[in-house]
Parts: sequence; C-alpha cells; structure tokens
Amino acid sequence: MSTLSQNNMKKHRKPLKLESFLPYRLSLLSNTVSSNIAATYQDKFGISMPEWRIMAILAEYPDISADEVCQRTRIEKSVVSRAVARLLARHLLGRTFDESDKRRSSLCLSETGLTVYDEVMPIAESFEKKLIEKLTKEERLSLSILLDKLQNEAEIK
Amino acid sequence: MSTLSQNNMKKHRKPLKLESFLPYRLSLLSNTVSSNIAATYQDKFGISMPEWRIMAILAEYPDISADEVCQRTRIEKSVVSRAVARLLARHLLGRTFDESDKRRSSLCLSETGLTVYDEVMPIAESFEKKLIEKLTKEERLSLSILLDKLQNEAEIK
DNA sequence: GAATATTAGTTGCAGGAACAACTAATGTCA
DNA sequence: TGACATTAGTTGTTCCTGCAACTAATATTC
Repeated sequence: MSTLSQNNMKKHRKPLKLESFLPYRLSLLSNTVSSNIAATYQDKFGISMPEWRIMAILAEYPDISADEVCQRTRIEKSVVSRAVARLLARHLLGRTFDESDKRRSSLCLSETGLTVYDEVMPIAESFEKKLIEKLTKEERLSLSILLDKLQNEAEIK
Repeated sequence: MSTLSQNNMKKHRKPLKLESFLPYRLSLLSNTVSSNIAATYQDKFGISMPEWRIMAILAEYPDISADEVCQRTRIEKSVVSRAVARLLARHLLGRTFDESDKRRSSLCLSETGLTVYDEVMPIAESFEKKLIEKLTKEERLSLSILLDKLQNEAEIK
C-alpha cells in the first residue's frame, strides 16, 4: 500500500482543511457508524437500515400511519412506502385499514416482527454502547447537548 | 398537516428510542447538514459533494494521485474515478501522467478549478461557521474531541 | 353541491454509492 | 526469466435515495 505524501501541501490561497471541516467529519463518522450497523442488520436478518428504523419506531409507537412513520423517522415517504411493502410481504408488519378514512391505515409489528425486533434491538444497543464506552458520563451528556444544538442549527434554513 | 399521535407508546419489551439512538442522531445530523450544502454546490456550481471534496483535498495537497485522493477523502475509488473524469472533462483539474510508472498520474486543480474553488470555499466555510456559531469556544473544542473519540471507536472493527 | 385544495400513499425515474470484475502496469521471488 | 501477486485506475451492475408525478380519498370554499 502506498503511503500518503508528506509535506507536499502548498498554501496558495487559503485551503479548506477537509479533515477538520465539521460537515465532512460528521459525514465520515455517520458513514463509518452506519455502514457497520447496516451490514450487520443486512447480513444477519436481511433487513435494511430504513426497514430497521421503521420497525424500531413501530415498536415504540405501535399503530401509527405510514405518514407518521415518515415524520418520526424522517425517512422520505417513497422510501417508507417501499420498505413497508417489503416488511408486509415478509409478514413482519401488519396493516389495518381505517374504516372512517379510507386513505389511512395503521401499521404495527406482527408477532414475527416483534420476535425479529427483539433479536435485533440488543445488537443495535450494543453498537451504541461500544461507540460511547470510552466516554465519561459528562462527555456523554455533553455530546448529546452538542448534537441537539447542531441539529437545531442545521434545520434552520 | 397531521400531528403526531400523543401517548400511544406501549412498553411491550424494551423499546429502542430511535430519537435518542446515537447512530440515528448522527445519521440525521449528517444528512441534514450535507443535503443543504450539497444542494448549494450543485445548484450554484454544478458540483457534486464528492467532486467538491476532491477539489478541496487537491487544493490542500496538489499533485497527488487518484489513489491518494481516495485515502485522504475516504471516497470509494470508483466514485473518485468518475468524479475525476467529470472534473477533467470540465477542465477543473489537470492530470499529469507519471513517466516512470505508467499506472500512476497526479492530479491538481487547473486555473479554472482554482477559481471555482475560491468561490466555493467561502460558502463552505460559512456553512460550518453558521453551524457552530451558537457554540462557545469550549463547546467547539469539546465537540471536536468527542467526534475524534467516536470516529476512533467506530473504526475499530 | 360543484370546483378546488389537501392528504395518504404508490410508482416512475434519474442520480449517486458500493462492490466486484476487469485492464494494464509494476513488483516479487523462486 | 517466468509465474504469481500487487497496485492504479476504469467500468459494469445493482441497490438506494429523493424528487416529482400520479391515484384515490377527504376537506374546504364559494
């Protein structure tokens, strides 16, 4: 493997240091974390990341509509639609159509879905645990506050 | 717009709270930040996110190979290959083939590329600035340290 | 109550990313 | 030297995402 060149950096104008550029670091971190987790879900259970998130949100909030799943997971509605279709086909979810409003239906984990959820959930938790295991209590709190602040700032258009 | 249901959460097993699950929060934040930035680069300059990153790394480290670009930006090599091809076609980059090793070539920003870079760079910086403007000096330092720790942890397989 | 707007959800499609297979050049080692 | 391995980079393919257009149902407004 070739090593990276040393000291061939030229200051011409004012270079943006990509390695320390916050949006890049966030992207890299998220990507590193997610790709590990996604590969595990996929390999062991054949479940994609959005599928897993939908299952997780339905475990927490059963019997909500696809639209509410979108709002809660922030997953785009076409992605939710297709993910829900796959989960229904695999009988991991159930859908109940609303009699009074025929546009609406509510979704929930099936018994099988709950079983799968109960298998995946501890794995998800252990990923998070490992990620923060070196952090002190204070650091974890601080991280959480900082992420919230950044999220708030990022959402202001 | 329909409001989210209140209080229909059932504790059946032990739900994973998606909203506070760190990998999810990182993904959401990164996505929120990146999609804003990417849209700006795309709309104003017709440059994709990987293209911009490649330009930024070449501004910092001129005359490196495509392979070194991969290592430094962590962008997958096929993505780099195609992005570089587009940037070359638009004459934003120059490529010099290595005489002694015909596999290798080194890349650098062209004059035009530098001009574009000089236009985009302040915009990139202002995005970052806005993102962290509400944070104190201490919080910024803390954030940086925490992100490094998480990145290190995430990279251990 | 008819025209229009909005909402829930699906589908078509285009662009991007990941992985593998591939070409071509160079390195290694018997 | 010759077989094999490695490296740089390209291309094919598949999957995923996001936007927009669409259908069907309900709400609104005049």
